[in-house]
Amino acid sequence: MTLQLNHIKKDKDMTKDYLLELNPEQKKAVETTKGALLVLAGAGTGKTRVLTTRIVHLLKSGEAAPHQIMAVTFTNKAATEMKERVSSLLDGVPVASWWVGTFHSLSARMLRRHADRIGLNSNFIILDIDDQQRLLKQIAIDIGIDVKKWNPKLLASIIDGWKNKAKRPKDISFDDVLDIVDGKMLKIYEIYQARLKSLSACDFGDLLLHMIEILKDPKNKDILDLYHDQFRYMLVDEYQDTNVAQYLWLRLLAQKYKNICCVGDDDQSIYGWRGAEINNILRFEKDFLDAKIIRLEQNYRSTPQILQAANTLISHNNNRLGKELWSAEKMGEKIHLQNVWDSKQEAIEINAEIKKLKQVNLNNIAILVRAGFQTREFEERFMTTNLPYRVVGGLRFYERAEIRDAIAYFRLLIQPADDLAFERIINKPKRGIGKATIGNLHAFAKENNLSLYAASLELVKKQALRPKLLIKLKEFIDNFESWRMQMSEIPHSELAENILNESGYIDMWKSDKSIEAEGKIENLKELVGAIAEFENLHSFLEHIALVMETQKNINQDMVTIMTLHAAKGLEFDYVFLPGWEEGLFPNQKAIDEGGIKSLEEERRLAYVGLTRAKKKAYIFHASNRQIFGNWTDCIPSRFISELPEDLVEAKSDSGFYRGHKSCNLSHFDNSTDTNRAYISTNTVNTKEKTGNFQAGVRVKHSKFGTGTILTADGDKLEISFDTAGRKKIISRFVEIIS
DNA sequence: GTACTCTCAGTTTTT
DNA sequence: CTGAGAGTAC
Repeated sequence: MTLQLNHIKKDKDMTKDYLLELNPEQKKAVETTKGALLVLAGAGTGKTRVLTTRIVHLLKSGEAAPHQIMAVTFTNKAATEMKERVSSLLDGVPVASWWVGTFHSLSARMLRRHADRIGLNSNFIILDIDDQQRLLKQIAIDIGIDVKKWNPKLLASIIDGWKNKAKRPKDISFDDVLDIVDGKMLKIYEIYQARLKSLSACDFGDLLLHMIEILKDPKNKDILDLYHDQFRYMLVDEYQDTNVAQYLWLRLLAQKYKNICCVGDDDQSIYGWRGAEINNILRFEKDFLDAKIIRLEQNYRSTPQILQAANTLISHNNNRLGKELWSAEKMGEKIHLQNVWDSKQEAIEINAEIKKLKQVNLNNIAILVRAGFQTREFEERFMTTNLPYRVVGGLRFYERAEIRDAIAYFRLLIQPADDLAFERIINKPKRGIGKATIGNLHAFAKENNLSLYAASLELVKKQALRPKLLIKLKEFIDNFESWRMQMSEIPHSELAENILNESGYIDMWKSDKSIEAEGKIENLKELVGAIAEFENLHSFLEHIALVMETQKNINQDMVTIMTLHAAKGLEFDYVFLPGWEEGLFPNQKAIDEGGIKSLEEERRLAYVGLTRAKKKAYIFHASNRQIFGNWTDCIPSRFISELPEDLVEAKSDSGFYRGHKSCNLSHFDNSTDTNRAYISTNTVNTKEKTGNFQAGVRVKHSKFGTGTILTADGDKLEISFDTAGRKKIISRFVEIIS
């Protein structure tokens, strides 16, 4: 194969990406090291591009053909980008057959080939969280578990946790199940796995676990040999976020040639809750004995200000391998820190700051939030001001109810044994088949060891139902039989359209007069359009199970709103970080569950957020936030006080925000027409308690009040608060002015 | 079996 | 505050 390096795009950035980020020695190591290589590299040092460099070298030198390289990325999007980048650097590489993808998508691809070795139908469906939880709920109810106390979500997370650790039911020890779910958790797990098998289904964890099981079994040595022989080089991105199951999977496949190159940054490990094992990095040297380790500490992304702020922040973590990033980039602006009244104002202020960045392409601006619900406020604001935006993650296209319903129709068509799909759509649109009938169907199916679909077929044939019901059920079955006939005859997108029309599903939404109905019909049209881009319904369903994202409006200039987790690996010129408040970020629930370990993970998340910014980072914290409809006071995040003060430019609405000091309004009395507010200093975020002092302030009796008070120490305090008709004590964040 | 009302729990983060 | 699930009346 002759592949030429001079096919590098002339694009300046691309050249930079490829050449500048490694010094010659490192570049040589990355390109030519045989055996295990671990690249420990900080944010913005070009980790992902290390992988690209290596792949390009392997292909260019002819050391490996495309299909002999496996590259594992963290997201499917990253996989697509990697393919695009490599093929733009090298002409004539057939991208389609590449083994580039996430652990799950790669493993699914293998499992389809070898499912028969563990008695699994190779057409297995991949369950989404929704299916998984519904199934678990059924099981829990069946064996008499109080689903209110042990909700399916919790059950699912326990099973996921086990699967992340590569524990199958037989690997669960007594200690693991002590005290959880009335001691019945293991039983649930066992039944769950059995049900999955009878449904010809896998959940996400199974995609890896089944493959591990196959590869480990000496009976299947031929398969292991096959892949050992095929994958001469393996590369893994975001290695710090691999869990035990992924690690075992990787080790099984890499153990022969040990040509494995992992790239990661312990400071960016943010998936501990999903079983990510930082120990995988430490273990690496033990498992691959002469592993070479490269450290990359020069950051090519951010200004020195951003980088130093991030360095200082992360230095508060005790548990880290330790490194200090440096940058040769030119000096930029300080971190912008701003306090706002509430989340509504936060959106208004951020909108205003974005408007100020007139000459900046909106694609270079991002808002990174800690939790999904924070996006709502921004969406509402941007909608009214006509600022184009996209929300990444959040309510995903394929997770919408109408899309899931439609997909259930397709699933049932392809896999009649898919009871979960059957149950989802049997009465959508309404066919007069309710709880009672479904209960009967279940009983009949169980008795005769049939799927719900097969049971219906049988009952219709025997005419063993009430006349009205019989007609409806027959119609349902007949529809499916006729669609199945059409499968080989008409294009699949046309078939999909027929299904939605003939089933009455589209009509159901057309006759719905709610505001959302129109949008749902639009979504369904979009779905049919998306199907057309796939070879067949099978590959479409595989895509949605694993990818879950549609990439629309990708060419339009828009501000990106997403979670910090979703921002991993990305970069933007201007990054807005709202909601830096105790409880939200660091997240209280995380700390409650995981203590100091989780707090450090939250801090890494903050580090990830800051280091996404190339030119400027903006941090916001609100004084008040509505949680479940209740107003709650918010104290600035401790992470704010962990930033170096000289690199932060603080701004408040009043323009008097000084340093990081804050006070709380501890009493508020509006029983008379002039209000009296009592202030106590509680400088939580500077850790220096200056003692309580109280002082009164007179403010106008209005919904929102501001005022200035003179404290006993001679400090002037400016306060603002809302009365909202409340007489009780409210405490509010106030700013110090000197 | 359906349509309506009422109660109550839920907001981390995702392949 | 919202959405799911239970409870109630037809």
